[in-house]
Amino acid sequence: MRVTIKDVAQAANVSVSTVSRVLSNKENFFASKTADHVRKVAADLGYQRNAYAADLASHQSDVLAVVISATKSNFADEIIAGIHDVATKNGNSVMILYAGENNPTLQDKAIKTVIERDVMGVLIVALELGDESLSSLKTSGIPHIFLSTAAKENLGPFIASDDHAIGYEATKYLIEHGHHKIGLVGMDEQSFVGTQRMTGYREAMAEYGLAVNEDWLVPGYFTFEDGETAMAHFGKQPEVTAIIANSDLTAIGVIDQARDYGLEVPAQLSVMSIDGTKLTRIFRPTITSVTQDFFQIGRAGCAALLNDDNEPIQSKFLPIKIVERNSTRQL
Amino acid sequence: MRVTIKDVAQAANVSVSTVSRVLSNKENFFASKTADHVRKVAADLGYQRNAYAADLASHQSDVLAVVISATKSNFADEIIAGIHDVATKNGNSVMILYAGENNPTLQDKAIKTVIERDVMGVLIVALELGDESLSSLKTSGIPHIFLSTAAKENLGPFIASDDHAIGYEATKYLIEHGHHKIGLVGMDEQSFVGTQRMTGYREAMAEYGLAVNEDWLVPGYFTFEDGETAMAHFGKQPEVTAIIANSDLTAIGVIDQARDYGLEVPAQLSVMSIDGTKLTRIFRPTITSVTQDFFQIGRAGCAALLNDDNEPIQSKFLPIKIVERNSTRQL
DNA sequence: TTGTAAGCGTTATCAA
DNA sequence: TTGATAACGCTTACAA
Repeated sequence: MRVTIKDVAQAANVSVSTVSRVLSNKENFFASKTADHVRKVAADLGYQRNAYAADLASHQSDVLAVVISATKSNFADEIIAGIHDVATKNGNSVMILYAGENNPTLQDKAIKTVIERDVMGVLIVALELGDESLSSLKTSGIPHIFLSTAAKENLGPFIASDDHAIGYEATKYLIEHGHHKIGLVGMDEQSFVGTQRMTGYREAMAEYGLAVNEDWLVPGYFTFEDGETAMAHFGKQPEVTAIIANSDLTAIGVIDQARDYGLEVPAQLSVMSIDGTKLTRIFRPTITSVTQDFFQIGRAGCAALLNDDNEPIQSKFLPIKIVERNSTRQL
Repeated sequence: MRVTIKDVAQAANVSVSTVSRVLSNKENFFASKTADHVRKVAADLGYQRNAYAADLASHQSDVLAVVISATKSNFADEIIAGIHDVATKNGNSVMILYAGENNPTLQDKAIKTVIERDVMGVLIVALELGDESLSSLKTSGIPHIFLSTAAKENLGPFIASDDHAIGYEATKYLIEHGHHKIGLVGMDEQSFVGTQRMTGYREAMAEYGLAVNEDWLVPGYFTFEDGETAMAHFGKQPEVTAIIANSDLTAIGVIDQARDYGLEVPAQLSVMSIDGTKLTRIFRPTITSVTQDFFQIGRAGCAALLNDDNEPIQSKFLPIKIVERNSTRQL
């Protein structure tokens, strides 16, 4: 049996309340002399606090939960790093729960876990929650925020990039570099993210008076394989002169397949990616991208959750930027 | 205030123990009629169980903790997927805790968290724990296992690849393909993993009567940048004809830098990586690798922890294999 | 098959 | 500044 606060109290000849106060650092509620003694005894006995009991009694936990989709994309690490950056400084623990990909069962399970553990807040990363999970999260009253999934108003507060702007800016960039026939690859038409980006794309094309051939839009789910498949769809003599890929990985799929067709990137085809993770810098050619600041998304999300004035959390978009690298060229 | 078991009991006109038994499915200890009623009432009231209270009372949790280094390498995802694969089937929750990189403070914090929460088991992934963390984990009595970090005997049970064999096999493969001057890049000489791989390398070289130039051994920490730096060290006219890189990312760094020097891979330089994650397949040239089965490491580790016969956990190595791709050639 | 009541290891209230 | 003692929400003997 583990050493409890009671054992410590006994050994130190004080009451459990005193031990509790000392060990949880309720300043100004004990003599520093007693404190030293208690702490020593606790250490000697190898006391480890039981967080469950403490949380139960105090009705508060210091745990932040991150629910994350096991996405095939790779930006999650940066978001998590950002979350840790502020959580650590604030003394919070963070636990991460994977929720699979489009897997309602796993999602429900993850959400159930966080509710049952009554964590102090939930960060939902790159995940569009099912109705059931969402509503139980809402009724639980646990503060939560969506990261990197801006969504319809009623979904809840979010911090993300503006996906409409992403689609728009990428397209505009290519148009201004002389491209008129632009493919859009790997978008999930069912998702808010995907539709937003597509709308942005169409808007930019329209703004420049460019017609869109529906054949240029090849759906998918952010994967490498989606890129390959899409490029196969365009074929060895693609009509498009430039392609926007829905993720860095998808862009790589496009480029690899293009290369297999003997097409040079960017000489014969420009490819641009969305995300701008490290992959864009290690791959050759380096990949021009719409870069999102995932680290800051993580930081801001965590900060918003921790911010304890009881105003509701403000949703917001963080800036994106276009980083030119070597996979695109002026036509 | 949340709905508790007590509220349900009251509303359903039964005792709390009955509710408890029904809701935690203690078969054969209640009438199915009562059960249906209780469940309905619970659902109507929106009851959510409090896992802390339950764990506290029952002294057992269904949570597995994964403590993982925020490594710059990228195999962790596969291990985690493997862990989830068996944990999910077994009905366990898994929480992931990041422990930074060579960051004793964060490690201690993570270990402290798992001990305080008295999880049912801990999987330590790609992490060589500091002495303090390790000993508190040991005295806590919580079952734990090291994944992908085979280590000195007294460290604890592990499931991993045999790093000595990795170094040996990679070297042997290159030697048998005609290479006599072989670089070894990105090894952390302080770590067990690194030293094991280096020993394997030396052993293979010796076995074939090949001399080792100490200049061919360039240390590092698995990163892309380590690969670049190491290649810069070898220069535009490298003495070595082949390089073994400590991770896929490191191999990419080597290849990128070689390319910047105008060296063709594999025509002028063969490069082989250790790990064999997806990166080796999406990068061009595809990278010949010593491939580890990370998914199985995750699965086996989780299974070992869950296996409740009270025999101690058996350490073991999982097989590795060499997968030929396009970054190496016969000399 | 169900209920009563004693914990589980803390914190929090109140009195001393 | 400290100590009793009642929670917290659940599980689990033991009794009925």
